[in-house]
Amino acid sequence: MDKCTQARMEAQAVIFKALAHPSRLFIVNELARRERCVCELTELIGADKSTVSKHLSLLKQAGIILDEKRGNMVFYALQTPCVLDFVTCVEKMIETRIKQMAALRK
Amino acid sequence: MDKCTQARMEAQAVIFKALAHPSRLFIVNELARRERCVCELTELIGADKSTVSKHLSLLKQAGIILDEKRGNMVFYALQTPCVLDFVTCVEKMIETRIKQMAALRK
DNA sequence: TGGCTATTTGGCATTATAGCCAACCATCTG
DNA sequence: CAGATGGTTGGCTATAATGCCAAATAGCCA
Repeated sequence: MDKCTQARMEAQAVIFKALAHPSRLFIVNELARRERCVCELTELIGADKSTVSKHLSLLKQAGIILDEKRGNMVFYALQTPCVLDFVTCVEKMIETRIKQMAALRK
Repeated sequence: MDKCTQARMEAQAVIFKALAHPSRLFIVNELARRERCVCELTELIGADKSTVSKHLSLLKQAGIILDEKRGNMVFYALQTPCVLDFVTCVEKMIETRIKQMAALRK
């Protein structure tokens, strides 16, 4: 693999890594509905707020979400709504796999 | 987050985790062109064959690729070509981000 | 200013991932 | 069957990711 390809693959991997966690996928799903502050997401996820904050920071760094401070709260929203397309695609993949597995058991 | 949602997020995360590695993304890209045996992929990636074999095994478990043994070689191919859709999408996201960063520097 | 709330950061322990080597298994060929 | 080739698996070490707590920061309001 040449250096250029390597760099491209690494850049892509950053996005996938950012999405490769249940809580972060949940955040993306929630933000798809509407923006949310950290406290709401923390409540929904049920983890420590520092943990949620770090998840958000990671998603932000990957360019998937953006933040906006209003008062003493920080609101997060989707930056690139096209991520939803592949969340949808992944859902389909999972369904297909479940069906395949069911078919194999017969 | 309720149990059902948690389970769905975890299932999705499996797919993203599988793609969250430069070599595995490279493999997906290569297999998008045509099927490949392990030896070819090993050659292209330039890692130990055991390493490549493990990457392939992970992608297979995630349902992204499938394998077929022919003679003493094993050929891998994409199982769910729709992954390409989001690889394309990710490419776009990266370009957008690069442009944004460039704009910010002005 | 002082206290309160919302969020981020640092630090640390736990766990998961990556990648190499060596050993093993399967298949082909002489 | 022996040897060669292609792949997988086990084991190990190094590195990265996760998640909690505690401490720090920022903005509100009295």
